[in-house]
Amino acid sequence: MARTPRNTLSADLIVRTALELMEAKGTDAFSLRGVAGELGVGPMALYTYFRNKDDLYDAVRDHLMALLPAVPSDAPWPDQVRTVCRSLRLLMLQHPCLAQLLAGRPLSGHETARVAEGLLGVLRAAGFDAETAARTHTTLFTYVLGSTSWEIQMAAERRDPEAWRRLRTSMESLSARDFPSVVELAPELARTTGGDEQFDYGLNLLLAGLQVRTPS
Amino acid sequence: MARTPRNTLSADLIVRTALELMEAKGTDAFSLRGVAGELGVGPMALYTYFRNKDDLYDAVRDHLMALLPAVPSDAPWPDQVRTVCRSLRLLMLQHPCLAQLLAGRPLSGHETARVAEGLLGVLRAAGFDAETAARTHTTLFTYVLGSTSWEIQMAAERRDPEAWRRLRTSMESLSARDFPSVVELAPELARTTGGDEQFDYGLNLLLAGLQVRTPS
DNA sequence: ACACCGTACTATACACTGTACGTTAGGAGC
DNA sequence: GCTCCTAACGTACAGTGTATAGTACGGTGT
Repeated sequence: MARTPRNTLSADLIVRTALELMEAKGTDAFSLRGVAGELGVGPMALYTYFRNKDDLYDAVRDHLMALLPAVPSDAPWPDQVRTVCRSLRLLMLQHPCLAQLLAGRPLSGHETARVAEGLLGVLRAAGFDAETAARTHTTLFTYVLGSTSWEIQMAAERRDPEAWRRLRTSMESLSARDFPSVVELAPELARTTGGDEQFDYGLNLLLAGLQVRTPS
Repeated sequence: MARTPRNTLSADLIVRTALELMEAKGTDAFSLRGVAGELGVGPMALYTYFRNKDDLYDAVRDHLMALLPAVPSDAPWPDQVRTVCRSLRLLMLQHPCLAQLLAGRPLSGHETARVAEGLLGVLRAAGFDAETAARTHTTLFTYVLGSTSWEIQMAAERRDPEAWRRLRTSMESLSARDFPSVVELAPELARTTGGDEQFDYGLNLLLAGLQVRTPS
């Protein structure tokens, strides 16, 4: 029987091809059978390296997290925070599947911890007490996650002409009497959704609020 | 042939039983065949009322959005904003499936527009220009979405003893040398994740940053 | 009263999914 | 050369969403 030679697989190889498939065909179209086929291997071969699909998801997430650069050490802390948040957003934009990988699963894995360490270290060094540092970390993280996921979602919607058309007509069917602000600001909302400016706007709000309570 | 009498179904009835199933068995375990079975009807019967599964998702989302209370009109605008954000979070906590329904699909539907209208109206009335109002709306919305989704996700994780145990041991396996801040703040992070206080902390940061640039 | 037609629902089928189970063959160590 | 371990196999199952075609019922026009 034409059996593939042994030890051609490895956890890392599986993770890399899984990532390729997710980015090529979209996170939803990803399947274990797909990556197994790509590797010229039966679906069950993957279970030697991963306990189940979620386990593979976690591995891919950690693989992507490893790409995040380290925090620059020679800058005022607000700039450091900005850099961390921006690079996480950038990574999510470059790998849209990361949004779903981060949203649907808890955080675990060394690379994920490394990212948390960077941000927490900056906040502690800035002089925030334990509780404030923890709360700020969670706030910043969820802001980046939420706003970037939304941005990716909207961008995907815009690329699908059918969905985009339906969204437009749904918007235009709104009565200007019942929804004056939405109708008035619809162009503005469409124009400002996504993009560096929108992201930085919210990030700056958070940082401005944070600097008010800066420990001396 | 024992055929169910006609017109026993309706879009609204389907939406309500779909919602029931989502909340009873979890959003992931939800299936068209499940709700069809619950209604004593073949799976394809649903396609008379909804074009596909996503269409049904949208309808459920709008159904839930209708439960949001109106914005109180007699309060300073920061309090109004706080109220809107808090009630959206509360609704998401009461109906955990809403998080996934909001994250994965674009916004459309009258009830969803109503919510946007409330927040945008408050911001316009407070004197913000069009661009700032639009940007602020997006920022607040994505913050609420991101932080509450995260909260729900973590709460679900905590209820699954197996996943929770693995998360703990994964945390404890981190070297205090490589991840000093994470290790030090782990209890603080676990303690402060979720809850009204954490949500309000981030919301207050945003509002504080916003009030700095309040138009006199 | 009766034929008709649109529509609400059914039946069947297809191409998938993740994964449990039992089997087999390749390489390492004796 | 033999044994053992395990990586990869094949098969099977219980699901999924939905395309397609068929069927019976309710309301309408004559």
